[in-house]
Amino acid sequence: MTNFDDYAKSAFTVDNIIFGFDEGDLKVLVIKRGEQPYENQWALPGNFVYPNEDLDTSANRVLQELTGLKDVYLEQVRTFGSVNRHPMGRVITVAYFSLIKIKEYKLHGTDTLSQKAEWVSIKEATNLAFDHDKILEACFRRLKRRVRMRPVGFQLLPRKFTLTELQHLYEAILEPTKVIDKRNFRKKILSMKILVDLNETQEGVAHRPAKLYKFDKKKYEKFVAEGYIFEI
Amino acid sequence: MTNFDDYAKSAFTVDNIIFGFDEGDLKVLVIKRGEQPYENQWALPGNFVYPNEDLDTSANRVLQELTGLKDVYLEQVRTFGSVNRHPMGRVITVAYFSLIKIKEYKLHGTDTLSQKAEWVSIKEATNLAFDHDKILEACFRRLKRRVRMRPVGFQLLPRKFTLTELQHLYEAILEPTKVIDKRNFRKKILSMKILVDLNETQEGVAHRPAKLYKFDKKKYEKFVAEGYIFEI
DNA sequence: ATACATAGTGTTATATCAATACAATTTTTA
DNA sequence: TAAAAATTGTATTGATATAACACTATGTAT
Repeated sequence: MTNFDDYAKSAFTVDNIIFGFDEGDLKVLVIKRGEQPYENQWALPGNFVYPNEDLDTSANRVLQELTGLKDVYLEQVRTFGSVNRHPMGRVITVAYFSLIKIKEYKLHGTDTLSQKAEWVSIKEATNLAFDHDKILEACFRRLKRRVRMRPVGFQLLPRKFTLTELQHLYEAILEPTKVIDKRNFRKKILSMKILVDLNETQEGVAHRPAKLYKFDKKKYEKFVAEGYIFEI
Repeated sequence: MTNFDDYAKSAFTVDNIIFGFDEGDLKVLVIKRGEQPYENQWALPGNFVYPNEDLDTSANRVLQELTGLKDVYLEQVRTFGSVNRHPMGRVITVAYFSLIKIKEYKLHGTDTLSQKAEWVSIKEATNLAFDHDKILEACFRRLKRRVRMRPVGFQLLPRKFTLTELQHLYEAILEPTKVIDKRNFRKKILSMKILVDLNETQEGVAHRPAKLYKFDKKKYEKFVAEGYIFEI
C-alpha cells in the first residue's frame, strides 16, 4: 500500500472571492493583511482547510466568519499551485467565488490574519497580495460567463428588485460588452417567465415608481425541464 | 509570521483524464491499479505532485510518463477534496484533461501504481476506483462545453482530416445532442475560414475519397481578432 | 458496366436578434 | 396648481442566423 509519508505534503487553503452589488457597481470584499508577508496590503479572503473539512465547507466557513452569511451561491473556480506563489513555502489554494446580497452583509469580527475588511469596486481591486490579482481575474471572468448562462445574477440583488436594477447589474458585470437595450432586455427576461410580478412598486423615489419582481426558482426549474436554456 | 506547521497539510495529486478519438468513438485512458486500495480496479491516471513542480507541469508529467507525448492540449477542470475520498488518508486531487491524437500514442512503461493501461469507450468507463466516476463525469461535461466553444476538437484528430471525420467527432462527444446535419455543419465550419483545404484526398477507401483539411491556428487567431467567436 | 458507398452541394421557411421613439406616471419646483 | 424633471413602460420592423430538406458526383469492388 501507498504510504503517504513517502510523498511531499502541502499546506492547503481556500480563497473565497465575495462579490456584491451596490450603487450600480460590482464590488469585491478585500481584507487588509495584518502580518507578513504582504503586511498592510489588500488580499482576498481565505483560510487554511481544516483536516476534517471538505473544500466547499471550508469556503463556506471563510464566508461565514467574515460576513455571518451562509447558504449563498458558491462556486469553485480553479486551483492555483505555482511553487513560488507564497513566499513562505508551498501553499496550494482552491479559489471559489460567492455571490451575496450586500444589504444583508454585516461585518463580523475579522480573523487573525486580517485587520479590516472593505468593499472595493472590481475596477479598483488591483495590486493585491500574492497572486490574488490573477485569482480575482479568473473568478471575475468566470462570473461574467456564469451570469449569462445561469440565473445567478439574482443572488446579488435584494429579494425584490426592479427590472432596471436587474439590467444595471448585468451592465456592471458585462461591461464593456455593456449597452443593453431596455426594451430588448425586458422582452427577453420576461419571456422566460421565471420572474413574478409582486404587484408592488418602489417607494420613496422622485419619479414614477417601478414595479417590483422576484426570481422564482420553481418557475426556473420548469423552464429548464421544458428544454429551455437561460441566456442573456 | 505564519508558521505553516501550525496547520494541517495534505497529500495532493493530479489526475489527468486523457481523451482520444478512434473508430468513431470517444475514448478515455484508464489504468488497472496494481495495489491496494482498489487493487485490480480501473482508475484514472494520476500521480503525486512533486515538491518543486507546478500543477500543470505535474499533469503534463503524468501524460508523458504514460504516453510519451507532450505539448498537447491540457486544461484544469476542478479540484476534488472530500475528506473521505481516499481510504488511506486525506488526498486532495486536481483534475485535468488532455486531448491527444490517439494514433500518435505509444504505450510507455506504466508507473509503479499501475499494471496496464487501456483505452475504453467513454460509455463503458464506469465503476472506476475512488471518486473517479465523478471526476470523469466532470471532465467529460467540461469537454462537451469546451469543444463547442473553442476549436479544440482538432486536437483529437490526425493533422489531416476530412469534414466527415470532424463531424463524427462532434457527434461522438455531443450525443445525445447528436444528429448534426451534414450540409449545415459544413457550411458553418467552412464559413469560419479556419481550415485549409490541403488539395489532397483520402486513399485506400472503397468509395469516393474525401478532401483533406487541416486546422490553421493563424487563421483562427485572425478570426478571433476580427471579433468572431467559434461556436458549433 | 453496374452496383455500392460515401462525398459534396443550395434553397427556403422559421426563429432570433438588433435597432429604433414616444407616451405614461410620479415627484419636485416655480 | 401648472410646468418641469426623472424615469418607467411599451411594439414594430429589418437583418441575421438557424433548421429542415434530397439529389448528383466520384471513386472502388464485383
